[in-house]
Amino acid sequence: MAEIDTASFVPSLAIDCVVFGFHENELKVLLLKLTGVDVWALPGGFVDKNKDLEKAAIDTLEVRTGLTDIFLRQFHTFGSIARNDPNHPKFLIDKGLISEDLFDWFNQRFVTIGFYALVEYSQVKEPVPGPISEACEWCSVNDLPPLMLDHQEIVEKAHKALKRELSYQPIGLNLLPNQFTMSELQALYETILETQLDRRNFRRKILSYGILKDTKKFRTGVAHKAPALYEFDVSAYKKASQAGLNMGW
Amino acid sequence: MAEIDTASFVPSLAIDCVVFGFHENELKVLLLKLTGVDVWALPGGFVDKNKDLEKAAIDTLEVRTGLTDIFLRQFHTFGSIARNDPNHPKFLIDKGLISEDLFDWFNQRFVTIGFYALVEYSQVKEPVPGPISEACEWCSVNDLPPLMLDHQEIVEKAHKALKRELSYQPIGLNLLPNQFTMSELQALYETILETQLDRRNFRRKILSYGILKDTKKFRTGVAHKAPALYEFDVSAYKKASQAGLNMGW
DNA sequence: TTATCTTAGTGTCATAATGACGCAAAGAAA
DNA sequence: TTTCTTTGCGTCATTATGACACTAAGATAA
Repeated sequence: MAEIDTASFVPSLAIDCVVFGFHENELKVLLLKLTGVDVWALPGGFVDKNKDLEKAAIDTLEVRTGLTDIFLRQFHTFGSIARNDPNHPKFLIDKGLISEDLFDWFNQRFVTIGFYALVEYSQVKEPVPGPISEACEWCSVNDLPPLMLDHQEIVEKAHKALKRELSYQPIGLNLLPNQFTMSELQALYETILETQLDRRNFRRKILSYGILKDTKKFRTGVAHKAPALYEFDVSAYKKASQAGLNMGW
Repeated sequence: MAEIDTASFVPSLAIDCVVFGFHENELKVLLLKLTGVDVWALPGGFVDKNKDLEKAAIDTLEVRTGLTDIFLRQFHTFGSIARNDPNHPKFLIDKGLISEDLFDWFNQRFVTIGFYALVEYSQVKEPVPGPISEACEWCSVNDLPPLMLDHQEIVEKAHKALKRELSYQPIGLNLLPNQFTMSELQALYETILETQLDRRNFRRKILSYGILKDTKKFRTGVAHKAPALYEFDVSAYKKASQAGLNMGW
């Protein structure tokens, strides 16, 4: 059962992180399974009184994934009064997840600041559960388990934000391994955008951005023709990120 | 001096609104001048315990502008610990803006949720100051007076968000009067984007979106050739807003 | 009254970007 | 050796974009 020192936290405020990973052509999010019940939650937490919001999110992510230096972006703050289910604190206590004297703390109205993070799936060796959870796993965004409170909505909004981001920013540096094939990059785009793209046109367009470096190496040991391996030209990538890609005006 | 019932507010939490208007080819924001000092602030406030964040922003705007039904968008939440100037509450008390017993409330760490609003300048007849301000005025974003705390940064971030919005959404419905000329619409775009656009190419592109209706009327009594008056085709405009305009993929 | 000046409206043209799709080469599997 | 699938390269028609010329309308100046 979780014992936390609520006095050190900013009241009413929480953060939630939607951690995206990409594996087997699926967009995944990291979720925590609450101990003893089939309810899942986003990694997140309260905000220490003398900690920046960003830092609170970064620290949460480090604990769960072991990763530092993660791509992180604040995308929305969720503050509807409806999101505070009055039965929630009772539920947590009944299930033995928190002690009874935390009732008041959990019974507050919380406003949560949503961040999304992009991480390289394979880099996260063993996601670690928290004090009130028994598992931390990757789940496909298209097949989410039952989520706590409004966490489903938070995931959806994060995905939407990511989609939008994609249309004027290069994406991939934080989601793919160092070297990758053109097909893998395309699959990432298709997965995030939930649409199909023409293979040849995709190649042409992405190459035109000048953010890819041909490594002159090939992926071996795979079926069919060995595809070329690319990596991102980090400085060009960052420059393109700054400038924005498809600005309309 | 402001007397407020802090017990009814969510602690640690505030909202700030960047209200954009467009007048004389300038992008303006609505600011409040604190009584007795040359320090200005964004309209904003605390969040009532049983009020949605959006509603808090809407209510703030109604009080200041008299307008209901305003275009409003949450764009960022500001929560750095650095934004809390420990001298600020003392400053407010010294200047006689708030009573001494509010020191503790104002001395909290505040996280503020930033909204920007788009309003039609001429619709705001007489902006009304609040309890701690003696004036409420439109100021050009390019020539802002000294602002309280990090409000300058908030305005800048809002402008940036608006700029970005412009590149994949139609804008104007909420900023221009019902009928307007092509030049006025272009001036709005140029002002927000801080760039010059070719007159003829702008016309072609904006017309291609199919969101404008030719009213068959002309602006009279102006120098030179009488320009045609347009209005937005609201349903087409909303459809375009939904769909997004210049998605890259 | 006529010439001049400025803004509005329309059109042109070269170039770039996009969408649709053909074809051959490289491997792995049959 | 043949078949099958994926990769890499290219074509072509259409559309979008940037640069800019020309004419019309109306106010002002000569």
